[in-house]
Amino acid sequence: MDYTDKRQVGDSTVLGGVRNFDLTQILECGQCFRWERVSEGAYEGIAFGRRCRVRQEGDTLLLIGVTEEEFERYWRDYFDLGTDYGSVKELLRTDPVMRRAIQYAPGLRVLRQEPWEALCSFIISQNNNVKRIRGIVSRLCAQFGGEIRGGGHAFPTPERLAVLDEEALAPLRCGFRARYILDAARQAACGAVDLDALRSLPLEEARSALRRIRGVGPKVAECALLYGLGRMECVPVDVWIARALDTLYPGGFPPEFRPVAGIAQQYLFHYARTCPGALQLPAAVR
DNA sequence: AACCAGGCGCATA
DNA sequence: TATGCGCATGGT
Repeated sequence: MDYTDKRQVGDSTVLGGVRNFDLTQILECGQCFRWERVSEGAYEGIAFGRRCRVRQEGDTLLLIGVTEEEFERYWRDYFDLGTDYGSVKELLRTDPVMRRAIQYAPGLRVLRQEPWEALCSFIISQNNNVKRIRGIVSRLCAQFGGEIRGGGHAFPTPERLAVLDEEALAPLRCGFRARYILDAARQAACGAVDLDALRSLPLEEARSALRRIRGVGPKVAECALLYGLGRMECVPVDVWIARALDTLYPGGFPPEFRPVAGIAQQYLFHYARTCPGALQLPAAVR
């Protein structure tokens, strides 16, 4: 567990002794698309049809407008605060490359997002950039998501999207991805793909179930599993990870990474993408 | 004005 | 199994 104490103050929850946690690293590393920075170290976002304002001050984390009950029900798991990232990092740091990637962003964590939102968001992400992904997701929610308390919109349900057609999605300007979104929504809505059931399905079965959705290939399926279904052993291989594996792990990740390989992937992705020269490391450091 | 962006489907060999 | 191409859109 990565905090030592918790109390409710007014309508907010305050965590103390927070470790291995940096809001900016977590929310701006390209794993989620609905959080906005409202000031230094403070973000606002929506998940589970609820709004959350969160601010970090050192090892204190304030969840504003979140009761203790809501924290326990939703946000503790969302931020994966029950996991001790200290021991995850200890395992990964036995590797010299991973040691650097972790040192670069020691407060990074993999969020446990809602399955449908993760699947849909990463369908949108293909051959796209983060800024435009955020724009499309934002329009998707504003157009079709239910209004929530305190303003803003929930992520639209599969059922809501399943009854639409490509023309209705035109305002999103998501291009060729419109039909993919619709197929995913329809399959999720009718139960052809039971997203919640994928949490406990054997990995290969979960993968093949997701791949039956048009527009869901190996990478998007892996994203849905890692970010949406809490399968931390899953490794989405995008262009950055492919390059990083090529130069830094030509033989693939060490086998001992396996249970948390998806977390290793996240450290490496962020490092490779945002640290200049990360991929030109001389072979000597390995 | 080409090229790129957290890929994928499809055709071809 | 393995490549190569087109794909909507918007930013350099």
